Amino acid sequence: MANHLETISKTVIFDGLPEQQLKQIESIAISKNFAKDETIFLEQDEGNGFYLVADGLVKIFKVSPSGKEQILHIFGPLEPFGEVPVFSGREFPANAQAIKTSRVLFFPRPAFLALISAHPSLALNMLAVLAMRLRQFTYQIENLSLKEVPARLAAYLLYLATEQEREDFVTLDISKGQLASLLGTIPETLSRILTRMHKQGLIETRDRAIRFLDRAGLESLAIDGKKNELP
Amino acid sequence: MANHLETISKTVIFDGLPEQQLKQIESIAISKNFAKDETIFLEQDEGNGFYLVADGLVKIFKVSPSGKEQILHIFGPLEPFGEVPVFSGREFPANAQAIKTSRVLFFPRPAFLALISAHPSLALNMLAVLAMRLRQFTYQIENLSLKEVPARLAAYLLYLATEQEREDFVTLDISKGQLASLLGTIPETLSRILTRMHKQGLIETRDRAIRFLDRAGLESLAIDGKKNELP
DNA sequence: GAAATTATTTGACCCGAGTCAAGAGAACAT
DNA sequence: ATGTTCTCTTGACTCGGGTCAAATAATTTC
Repeated sequence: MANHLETISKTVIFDGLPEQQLKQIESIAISKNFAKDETIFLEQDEGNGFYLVADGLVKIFKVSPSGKEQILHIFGPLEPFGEVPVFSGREFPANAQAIKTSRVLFFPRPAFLALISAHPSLALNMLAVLAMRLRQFTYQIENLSLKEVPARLAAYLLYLATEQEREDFVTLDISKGQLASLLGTIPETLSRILTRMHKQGLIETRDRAIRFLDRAGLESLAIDGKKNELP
Repeated sequence: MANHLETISKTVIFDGLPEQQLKQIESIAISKNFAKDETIFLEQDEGNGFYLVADGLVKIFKVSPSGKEQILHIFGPLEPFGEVPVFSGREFPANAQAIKTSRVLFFPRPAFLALISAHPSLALNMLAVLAMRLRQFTYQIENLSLKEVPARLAAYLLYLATEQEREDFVTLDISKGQLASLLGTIPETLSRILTRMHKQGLIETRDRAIRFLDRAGLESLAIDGKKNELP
């Protein structure tokens, strides 16, 4: 992903635009590099533009006063982030940090808004992106509030399998500590639950590789949320 | 709020549009009435349009298999809802139900999309609405994951006070059961916490009226999230 | 306005998951 | 390879908050 134009042209936001306009978009993009663990922005920062991952991996997260972290999103290549302040004004609602060495493209707000006025289909693309985000947050709130950690983990593993187009085997792309934070728990709890799921014959793990031994079991665990049910 | 045109003209989505276009918008709106507790849509329903509350109160919520409910939003007059499927396709991500007798305006997707093409500023208004929603979900996830119920309640009460433009007195506009569901807990727990907060000298309650006896205490409770901290 | 339904509160109990502490591996640097 | 650091795992313990059950208050219905 060395070429900016190529990255831009493959991104949902800029989908369907003629080459002429893609070049125009490229001209307003600013490429920035971030080392692993480097902060991209903080939640109190004024958001005067949004970003697009060109290469690497970026997490969007909140931190409690006591230091517990909740990851909201993890974005990889071609995914935009930090759009909220572009349209609602004010600061970023959360923090962004590179979890791998990353290269991102930055689109300054004024130039991007001008582009939107010139090319209204950009607005519809962006609306689709924000709507998808809302849908995803809806699931996340449902998971946090209505499901227990094992169910959230099962749902995530099944999602990862879809993502990786595998039937019964996934490879975590993030550390278990980060996965805990994404699931709204802590590493100790995640570790214990992985052990328990192994003992229950659901999965088999070796480092970041996880094999599903009982996909149906995982699916019902993911859906049930809590193990009550049935009269 | 008897007049549709008046409702439409006051809504953020249609803000800044000339009367001519507002009338055009009114012409595509369909008014619907819902009794208290009546379902407006379910999360599996295909979303072929979005809604605007003209009068009443509507909740957007998820339900777990075991029946626990999590409210995502409560919308009153002039607030739009159900926009996600308009832009991302597919079904509604959550359920909508009237919690008071309500009148809502429905905007069919095709007609609305046509309007957007004709008036691009509509798209920017809608982007602002969705961005604000994302921001709000961010807070909700932070609250659910990183704060305990007392902190969530304190934050909500302070928010309500701002909303109602009162310094140290609020009136709940929803039942305590619904409030529990909004805060991601159950009525029993909410009840106990209200009692505890009273014993701690933070608040005084009588039915749906709540007086703040120690606003500073509420504020630090709302921010701290958990009562750890301090070296 | 009395019965009936619904909302709220309180008590006893339990369990999921967090905290604290310690070890075991794995990765990295020198 | 060897110490250093970071990640992951395991144990013992605690606690927030959910479940179940029952009493009380508030609202609605006829």
